[in-house]
Amino acid sequence: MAVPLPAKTPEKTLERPADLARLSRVFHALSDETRLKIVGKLLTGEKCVCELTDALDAGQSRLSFHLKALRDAGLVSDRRAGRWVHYALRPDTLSEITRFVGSVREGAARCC
Amino acid sequence: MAVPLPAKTPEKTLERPADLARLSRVFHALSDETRLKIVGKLLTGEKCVCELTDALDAGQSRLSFHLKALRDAGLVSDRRAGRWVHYALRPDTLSEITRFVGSVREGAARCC
DNA sequence: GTCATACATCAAGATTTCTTGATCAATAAG
DNA sequence: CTTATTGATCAAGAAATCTTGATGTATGAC
Repeated sequence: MAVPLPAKTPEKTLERPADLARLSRVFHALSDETRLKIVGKLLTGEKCVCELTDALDAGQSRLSFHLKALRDAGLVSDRRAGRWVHYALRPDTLSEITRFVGSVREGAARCC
Repeated sequence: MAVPLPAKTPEKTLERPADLARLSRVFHALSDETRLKIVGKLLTGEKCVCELTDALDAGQSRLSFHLKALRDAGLVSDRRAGRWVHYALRPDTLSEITRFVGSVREGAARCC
């Protein structure tokens, strides 16, 4: 996490090592079908791990592994409540990604 | 390629196997730093492979490998001109991604 | 025709990622 | 305190990805 997503031009962003690392981590988090399914489930609100294991019919350690990828990418937040840990989407990070891809698209539309 | 990106709600999209496969392929294409650098170079217009090998200081077969990933994901187009093959960003696909992530963000903002 | 250039593809190995089952830590109920 | 539950972490193997160098193909110059 740490590195905030870029408000700069995408040309500059795609040259800075820290931004490249952050972007590739975020896109990698979204590059797996299990993790995309998790995102889909979280669209109806926060869920604990056990709800996700039921909904996705996946083992607990597998879910934990994928939730860590999403969390490390800043795509989800986790909140402990008693024995449960609730995961939720982070709209701020999703906004950043939308803005970034949108600005790449604008650049592409301008030049191509 | 083939499967067009979803105009449906993200909840439904993230349940359909074909859409999941397509989305994970697109995000995987963007999950590698070399490929992100390629995208950055293409922001100033189409480039042939040899221009990219110079700009990125990467071997030719390596570039070809990564360009294939971008092409298979529908993110770039290729155009043969004599001995050269020119690659360019595809604004249409970038628009689809922007819309998809944006709709996930809206869903997240509504529920979280 | 021969030769050089641009690029794709293949094969082998290195690296990374994913899955599974086991173990560990924390919480809470009895 | 003992026990059950939730979930993180670890270790080992399986699978996918990436890199490199070699080979193949198409185009154009001569």
